[in-house]
Amino acid sequence: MHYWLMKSEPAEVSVDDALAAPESTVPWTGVRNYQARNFMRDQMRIDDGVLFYHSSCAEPGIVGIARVASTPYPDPTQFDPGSPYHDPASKAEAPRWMLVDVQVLRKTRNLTLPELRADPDLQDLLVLKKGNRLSITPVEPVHWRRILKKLDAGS
DNA sequence: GCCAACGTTGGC
DNA sequence: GCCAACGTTGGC
Repeated sequence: MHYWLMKSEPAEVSVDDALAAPESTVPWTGVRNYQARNFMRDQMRIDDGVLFYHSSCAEPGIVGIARVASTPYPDPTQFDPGSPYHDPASKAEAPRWMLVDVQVLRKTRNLTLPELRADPDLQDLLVLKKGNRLSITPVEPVHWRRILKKLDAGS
């Protein structure tokens, strides 16, 4: 069992968009970074915990609790010439980009980035590290528990 | 819109 | 394999 933080731009796929999808489940399309891909391809398991994070928006923060809902499979957008995520170098017989489905279990209040930064117990949370740009980062169990506790206490 | 940080590309 | 140039991320 692993835990993850996954960034999404709400202008693309917000937590509300995900909740409105069938089964509250969305394919995590568009990841074009090898490290992030490797997490999905090699390390994620069904039922892993996911913190749904809004980035590149007015109030970045954790906005929902989700789970990994599929095994890895090829990101269909890499083969779609009409998609901004189209990768002409990726071949169907050897797909370069893999993804998993993510199912939102519940929306939370927005546990904002400043609030996360202000918590001494979360200093080592990877998403808070300077210069971090990875869209998917592993979350330590102790951080996961701390964050869930804050969400339960503070809403 | 700015810019720091970082990943990728490509010439050599 | 080095590294400068370039592109992207993402907070502010």
